[in-house]
Amino acid sequence: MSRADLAQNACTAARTIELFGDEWTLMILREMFLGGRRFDDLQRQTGASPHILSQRLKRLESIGVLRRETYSAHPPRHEYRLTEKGRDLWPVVVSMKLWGDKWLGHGVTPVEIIHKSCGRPVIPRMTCPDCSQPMAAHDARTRLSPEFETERSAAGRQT
Amino acid sequence: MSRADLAQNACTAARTIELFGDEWTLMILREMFLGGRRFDDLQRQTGASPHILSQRLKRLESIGVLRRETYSAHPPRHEYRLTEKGRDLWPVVVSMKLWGDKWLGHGVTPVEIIHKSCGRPVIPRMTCPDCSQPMAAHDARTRLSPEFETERSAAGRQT
DNA sequence: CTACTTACTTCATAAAATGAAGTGAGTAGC
DNA sequence: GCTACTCACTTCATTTTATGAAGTAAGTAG
Repeated sequence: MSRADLAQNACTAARTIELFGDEWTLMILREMFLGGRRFDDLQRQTGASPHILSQRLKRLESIGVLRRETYSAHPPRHEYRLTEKGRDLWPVVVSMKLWGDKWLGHGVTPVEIIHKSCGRPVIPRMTCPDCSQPMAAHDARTRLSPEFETERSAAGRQT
Repeated sequence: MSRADLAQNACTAARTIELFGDEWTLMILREMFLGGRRFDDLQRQTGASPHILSQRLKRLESIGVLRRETYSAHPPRHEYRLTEKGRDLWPVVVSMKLWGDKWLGHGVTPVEIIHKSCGRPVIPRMTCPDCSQPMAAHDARTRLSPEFETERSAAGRQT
């Protein structure tokens, strides 16, 4: 199976992983949530080579998570901005940051998330929209749709 | 900059991306949250080649997010299980799934998340622990630690 | 004793990333 | 009007990594 085949997968998680599941794409998203806008900035802060950065930005643009905008015609200057579709990836990047803070951080938090309406640094958490309780892996079970069940039990079969 | 250099980055998000920011690692985690335990299952459901799967599992074991356990000595059979460190990655995978449901799903949800205590299918969301309001990108701003600021402004400079 | 299962490893080939260098449009200073 | 510099990339040779097919080893089932 190649990367592209994940796109055929019924699982929306798999299809999302196919789109954003690579080091540089995730680093670009992280940087954009920190406010990075210009090619140069993104290159310096992510450490990606210009070649890779260029490729990834084109890809992200084609997916529709960011827009390339010209903010100066003379000299020709561009900036990349997240669309709503892109800003919706915030929980993905934040979840990775929070995991890193907890398990790799040695007690140091390089980036604090300030809730604008509170004004305080907070650690956002996943909660149940019904009962408002925090949710973790052990609080949840999954139910697969019949079609997805079928796809999964067929997986790997040759006939 | 190579992948390994991200480990030196002060940003915990970057370091987490270095560990889990690849297609197959994320697919393995997704599959394990769906209940996948055995090599064979993981191979079929993720579509990874045995070579890659073997590599990634060793890596994930060395990071400590999963354990390889022998559940039968005769015949020799193993299963892989997430540790607490691994289960803590749940929000990462769930966030990707939710983004996929919203932006790629065409209204179909292949996997429902059931909150055990509610018994109902729910869409978990990121909330502020202080004011219990849902949080998205536009509700938050970031504050960088002085050390991290310094690292960032030094980035890309040659001297 | 043959076929089959699980859990991998090995290997030749193909694809992708890296690092360095180069390009082109334009500005800034002298 | 020449040199240096910035931004936003592209090109290219080399290295790294992934892919797909095949093979291995330990054991069970008939």
